[in-house]
Amino acid sequence: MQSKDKNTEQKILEAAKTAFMKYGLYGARMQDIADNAGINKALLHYYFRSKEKLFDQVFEGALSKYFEQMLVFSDTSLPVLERIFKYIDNIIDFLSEYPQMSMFIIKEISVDQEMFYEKVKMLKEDKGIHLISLLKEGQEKGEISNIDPVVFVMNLHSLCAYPFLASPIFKAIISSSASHWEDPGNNKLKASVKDFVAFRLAK
Amino acid sequence: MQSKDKNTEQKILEAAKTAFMKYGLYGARMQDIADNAGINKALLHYYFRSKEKLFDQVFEGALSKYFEQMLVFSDTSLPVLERIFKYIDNIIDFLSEYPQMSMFIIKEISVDQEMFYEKVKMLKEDKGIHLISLLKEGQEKGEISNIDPVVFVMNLHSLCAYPFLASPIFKAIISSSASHWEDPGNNKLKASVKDFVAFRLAK
DNA sequence: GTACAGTTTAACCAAATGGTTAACGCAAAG
DNA sequence: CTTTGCGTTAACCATTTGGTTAAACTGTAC
Repeated sequence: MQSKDKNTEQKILEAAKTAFMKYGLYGARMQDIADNAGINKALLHYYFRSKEKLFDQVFEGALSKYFEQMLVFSDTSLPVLERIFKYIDNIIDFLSEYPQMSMFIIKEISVDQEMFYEKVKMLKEDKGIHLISLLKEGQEKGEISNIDPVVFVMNLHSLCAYPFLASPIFKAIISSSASHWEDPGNNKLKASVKDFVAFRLAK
Repeated sequence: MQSKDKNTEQKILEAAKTAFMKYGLYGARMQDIADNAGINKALLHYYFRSKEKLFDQVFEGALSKYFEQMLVFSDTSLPVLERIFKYIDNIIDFLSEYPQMSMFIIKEISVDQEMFYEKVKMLKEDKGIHLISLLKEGQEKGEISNIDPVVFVMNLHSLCAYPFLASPIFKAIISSSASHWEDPGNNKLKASVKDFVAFRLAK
């Protein structure tokens, strides 16, 4: 029985993730989720009381995984630049596995900001990771240049995340420019981001 | 009468834009749009036959405005680098005015890619703008370095567009890092993008 | 004023939606 | 064998949804 529970709950979460990622909280349909999980609609409400509750679980899971990628920042055995390089690999591999993740998170935040503020606060206190403080620290130690940390963090995440967000656009635009685009393992992308970081943080 | 028509139609399009940008095609509600336009719901169907048709109009308008920003590329009186700098100013000013634009376009594309492919083809043939070909041209003339144009275009758009997409995230993260962020006129952002471009395209 | 066109509305409809209920199945416990 | 309790389902419900209809309104041309 226990195994059956887990299976059903997992199947629901899986189907819910797919649906919510694609259509968002309002756009996703409970019937769709039930169908894709291969179960009755009433079971959704048996396991998760309401659409909102189900959504919350999916969203929190996504956000949490996203934040997990930042654990490298706490690895004090590495110099700051190395940690950032590792983070770039992590985050790009992660987004490559869940390409709709950024979209999903951003989309839902734009609909309901309040919810997000609370959850970020929770997760950050939990994991205690701050790239910005890390940069300031590196600057004090003289390991990196004196750029504006906030602008840098923004640029860095832009370079990593946007290609996955906008991949449908790029596919269309590039194919219509008679160019083509292949980047197995996202190595070109990783290299170009690291190149940028090295350039910006060089003393 | 003519003016009244225009007014109503305009009010509807305005309200529809707001609703669709925030909730997407499926999430947006016709009643909401009617309310916000200050009219009866039936009028929506009088002016635009269906929800899809109304959405199409909004989406095409958005996409078209987006593409208009690329007209600088065709200004042969300027060297390639100058055109790109101007484009950066244009696109950032534009996104600053319509911060939900990228989100909206990307969101809907991820739901229905087919539709997008056709519309991009239409608009591009119409305006005939290709940054990638421009870069190749500049490389042949020896004006810019020999970077991979596709990677460069991706990086460039990442740096410009993502900050607006992710601004809710940044606000939350930055405020919880005891940092703060002000960038009137987006001048810091523009400067950092241009800095990146200059670095990448320098021979 | 009357006829006529385009514009606007209230009332309505069928379908879809999130959610509930009561009953059934079925394994484990007594 | 019966009871108990969780997992599951079909049938159902109230509300919301996009969409329609027929009548009312409004300004213009005759």
